[in-house]
Amino acid sequence: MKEIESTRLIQSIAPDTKQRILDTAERLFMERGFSATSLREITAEAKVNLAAVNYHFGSKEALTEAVLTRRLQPLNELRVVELARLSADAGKKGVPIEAILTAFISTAFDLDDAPAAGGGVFMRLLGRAVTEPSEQVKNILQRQYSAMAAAYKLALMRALPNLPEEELVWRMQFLFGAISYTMAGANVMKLVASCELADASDRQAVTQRLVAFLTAGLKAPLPLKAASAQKRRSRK
Amino acid sequence: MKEIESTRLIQSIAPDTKQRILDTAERLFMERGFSATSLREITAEAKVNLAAVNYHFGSKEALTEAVLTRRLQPLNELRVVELARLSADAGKKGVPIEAILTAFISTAFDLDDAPAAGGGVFMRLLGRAVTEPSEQVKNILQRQYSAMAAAYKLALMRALPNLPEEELVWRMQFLFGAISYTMAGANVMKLVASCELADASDRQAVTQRLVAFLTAGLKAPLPLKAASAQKRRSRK
DNA sequence: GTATATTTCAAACGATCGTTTCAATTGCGC
DNA sequence: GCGCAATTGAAACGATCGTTTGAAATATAC
Repeated sequence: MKEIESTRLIQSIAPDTKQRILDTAERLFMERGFSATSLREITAEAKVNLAAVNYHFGSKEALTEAVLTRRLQPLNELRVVELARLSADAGKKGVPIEAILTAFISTAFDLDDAPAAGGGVFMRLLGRAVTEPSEQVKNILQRQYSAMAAAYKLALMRALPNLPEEELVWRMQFLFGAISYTMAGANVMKLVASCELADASDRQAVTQRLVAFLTAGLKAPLPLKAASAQKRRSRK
Repeated sequence: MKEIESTRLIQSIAPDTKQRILDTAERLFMERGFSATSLREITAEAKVNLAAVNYHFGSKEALTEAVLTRRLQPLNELRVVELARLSADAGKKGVPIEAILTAFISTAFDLDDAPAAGGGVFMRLLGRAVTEPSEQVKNILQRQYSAMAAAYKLALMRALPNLPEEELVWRMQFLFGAISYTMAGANVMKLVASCELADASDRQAVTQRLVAFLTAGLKAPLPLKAASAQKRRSRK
């Protein structure tokens, strides 16, 4: 066991085994899901020996965690930093909703644009991972999202002082859903005739569309609570 | 091969093999995902012989399709019928956005409330299936969603005459994401301190919250297109 | 250059996968 | 009741799974 950082200098010639495994696993996990991807497929495509996964990572579970945290941890840390920077700039006025959402979304797209990030693979993987049933994946995501979500919740509470906390949490749930689903590229609308979402690669345009939609949703008037007292309508 | 409908009359005593397989597979697919659930687990929990799956359905793939279409096809047909009914009632004025969204969402919750539907299992399965990487699952969902999505797109176009079609399609994408994510019960917010979304079982309240959020999103002013001409900002 | 530690490799492990086989059992028409 | 089709049952099929092993190859330290 070691961790030679000097190899980074010559990685352009032949990326080391560990990185090739991570990159290939990331792509295959995205294409086929975690449990449907075998270590034999990963090692074959990465052109490394089958045993290399267990040697470098210990198990398939540990590889899964490494793939997820490698990019998610820096991403969420950057998100918190960006939000803190916005807060400092805004001073006492608080950060506008649009700026908060733009920071959250564009950090993800920026990471995805980085050439070292495999070109748009990770965000699609992440969008799918959020609905993964596996307990292991859920635990990883909870650990990775916790602090970041709390920071954004606080910022949104300041930007929406009249919105009850419970309602805000629900709306953040909807917000995460819309963003995750979009990042996953799960285009339910893709097949609806006459529209192709052809400009899905224009991240700035997608970000603007998302921000406009979600800002309006966050600012929406409260739903009527009148029916909440009576027992919910039983369908007939 | 046959299809004896009379067995339905005595199913309360011992539901037949096919139904037990479907119900158990639905639940296990929801809990663990499609590829992570084995036929041995399904048949063991359903208390039927291992070979029964291949006898009644032909293959695991066919079982997967049967589980998905059994409830999704009636659901989406009902969604279209409800929308048509709303359209007829509304006459030339067109159906309000809130009514369109409520029809879409509450039909799903109603199906989920039906005791025969396994008590809230299917919608969680469906919410996860929409991000499933498997080509087979994607094809099934596309087939099942196509007509319904087109009908709702048409209704929303009438309700939002000033919204460009391309923008509407994007917003429907966000809308599907928020709803699917919520139905999947993937509570990213669950762990954020001091809030538990404790009333997640109150479907009417959730529906109202979703409708309020999504209606505002659909009505949002158009994002500025000014930046669309220049090349998108490269991060630094 | 030799010794030591790290990494790669081919091969095999036991377990489990979806599927098939074929005999035993059941249910229904006559 | 008998005869036949539908269904269930136990067992096994070959394939593939994640993991382990121990030797060969490579890199590092002295």
